[in-house]
Amino acid sequence: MARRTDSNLAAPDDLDARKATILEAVVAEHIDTAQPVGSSVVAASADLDVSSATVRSEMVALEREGYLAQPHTSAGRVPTDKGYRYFVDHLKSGVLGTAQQLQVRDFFASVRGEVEDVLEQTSTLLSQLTSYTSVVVGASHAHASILSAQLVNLDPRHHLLVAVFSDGSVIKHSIVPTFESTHAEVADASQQLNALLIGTSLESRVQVPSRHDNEAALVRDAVSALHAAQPVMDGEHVFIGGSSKVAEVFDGVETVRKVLAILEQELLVVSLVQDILDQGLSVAIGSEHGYEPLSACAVIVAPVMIDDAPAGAVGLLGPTRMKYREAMAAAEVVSRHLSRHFAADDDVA
Amino acid sequence: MARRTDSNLAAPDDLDARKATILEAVVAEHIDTAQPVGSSVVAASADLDVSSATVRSEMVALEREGYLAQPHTSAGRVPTDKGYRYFVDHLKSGVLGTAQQLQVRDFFASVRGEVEDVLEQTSTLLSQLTSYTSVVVGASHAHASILSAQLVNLDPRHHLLVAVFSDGSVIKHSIVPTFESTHAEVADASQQLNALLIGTSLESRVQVPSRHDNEAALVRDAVSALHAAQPVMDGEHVFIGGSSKVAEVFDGVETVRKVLAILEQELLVVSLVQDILDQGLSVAIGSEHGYEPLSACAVIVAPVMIDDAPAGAVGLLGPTRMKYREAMAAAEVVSRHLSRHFAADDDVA
DNA sequence: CTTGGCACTCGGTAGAATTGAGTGCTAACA
DNA sequence: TGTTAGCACTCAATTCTACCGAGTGCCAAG
Repeated sequence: MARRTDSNLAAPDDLDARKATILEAVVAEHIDTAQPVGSSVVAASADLDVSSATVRSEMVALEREGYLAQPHTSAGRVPTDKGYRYFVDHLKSGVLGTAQQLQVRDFFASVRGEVEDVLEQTSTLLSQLTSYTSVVVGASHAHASILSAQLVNLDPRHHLLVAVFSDGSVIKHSIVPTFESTHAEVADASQQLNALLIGTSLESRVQVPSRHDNEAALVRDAVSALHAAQPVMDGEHVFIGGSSKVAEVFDGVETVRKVLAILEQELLVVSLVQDILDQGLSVAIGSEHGYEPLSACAVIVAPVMIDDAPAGAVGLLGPTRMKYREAMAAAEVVSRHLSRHFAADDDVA
Repeated sequence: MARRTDSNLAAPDDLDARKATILEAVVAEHIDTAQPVGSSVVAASADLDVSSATVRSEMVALEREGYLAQPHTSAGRVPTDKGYRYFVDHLKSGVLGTAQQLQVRDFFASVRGEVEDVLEQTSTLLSQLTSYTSVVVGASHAHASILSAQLVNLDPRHHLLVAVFSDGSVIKHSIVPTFESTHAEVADASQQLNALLIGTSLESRVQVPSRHDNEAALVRDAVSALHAAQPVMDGEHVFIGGSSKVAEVFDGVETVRKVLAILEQELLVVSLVQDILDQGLSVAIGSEHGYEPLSACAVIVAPVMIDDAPAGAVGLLGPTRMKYREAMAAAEVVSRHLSRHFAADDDVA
């Protein structure tokens, strides 16, 4: 529903230094203990030299303003989504541990193979780095132009349309016309098709032959099959790594189930990531992304740019109390490596 | 480790009628209550007219022989893996509920698209039918012969090998030679390649040209890339449906995590299914399949045959106390439909 | 061989008591 | 006016106790 807590706009950063310190201390502490945090530990931990009583009175203010919440009267405070939001907005960006930096470097130095394989393995890497579930979304192929299109004769009644795109993607689509065709007819149609489609993209309409012979019919079938394939080209390339982490990182079977159920719907995951990017965010916390079943989650995204054009994204999904600094650093580093890896001046090693 | 409890071979079916009835009652009851079952409910439920005391004494025998176990002294009995094994071995095959039969029929009547799409959707179907996690393994493409092979010029230093197989599968592999090539050279190499590879399979070695010109080098690169792709062809086609069911159906976060971790490794899942089929089993219970992390699971498999040749399998993964009859029926029906769907005399509707 | 009877076991539940982390408030202090 | 020590209060969590009862194993009689 609501995209962003709107009071944010009205009075951004309306926290004085001490409140900020306290809030950050609470969030940090809660992130690594998973427990409500009390005034005394904050008074001790943060470098403010005040008593717990002072902290306490600040906390009631923070609670009144919606940054903190109390599970019950005699418990410590827990950050709200708004609290987390403040925390990440004021997070000085961290760096990856050297061991992990090395792991990323090694990975990208040695990774080989088709784009899909690289992306898949990247998602595994990212999830290992962070122990959160990772998402890697490939670029949309919609704008790529066709370099080659051919019709292959499987048997008299089954043909396969294979199209190769300028970005190196390949799609296939089976064509089952109502009539039989000879080898020669198919080969002929294949040639016509190739001539017709080369240089076009999936978005452009092409002029199909209107003749009534078999070849023309084949060509028409093929072209419409191809354009029907467009949604496939947009959807098919999301890779999810470490879904088992969901069971480690969330508590409550019900939450685990809900999150897994979302992850199963890959299209939905793609649009989730896209939505967050469109909002210009790099982190979506709790209900900010509007997907109710993920209200216990935070999602970190980092766009992948190839030659300054958007070309997909990497993401991490964890509980709202995730380790933002490390996770954001990991996502950024990996996305940067990925961008470089696919940049025009390609791999040398 | 041990494939099958070996006492099975020594004395198969060594249970008299009454023991069998009791064992079956215990298993059935435990399957739908998830509780240890006591002698009295067995005495009441089964159609044997004996007192609970008698049942009790039979139960100690069944426990001594390893079919049942007792969580603790004053609790009812729970089936062991061996108990479940007996149960499924003596299960008269069930039939699907009519609603579900209809669902399957409708599904296969309306499903369209490429093989991969059909398999993927089938895995979703299977998991919806049973509320267990499903696995659909596609056929190995290793024996298919090549109908077409071409080299497409992406840019002077990057080419894409695209091969189409007789079973309708397509693979691509990028070729990055150390030298630049002109459009014409690539087209030429593509022709040579096509001539060279048509009719061969991935298993057969082909004679590559030994000349030293660019075209020959391209052809050599392409051929070796193709043969390197063989493992890909074997692995890449497993579809897992309803992994979120894992969180519904197992209790204990740890179990959920372990099972999900296994499911992430798709190659492992393929060999699991293959192993079970190789043992000639249709169900593997607990430790029978030798995958320790899955010792709390039962796996049901049903082979898919296309024109009497093995062509993949469908499977279901649930807790050992799963609803075997229904799940086995679902797996069988779906595998049968799938077989028919891909049979040579193809879809008419 | 079966069965009713019986003592016994032991996990689960319910209630009461206790603990203690943490709060909010207030009065005094700088 | 902001800060703090002190204190009463709250309430989840823990511990303890008692007890219940489902279920067993055993035995002696049918």
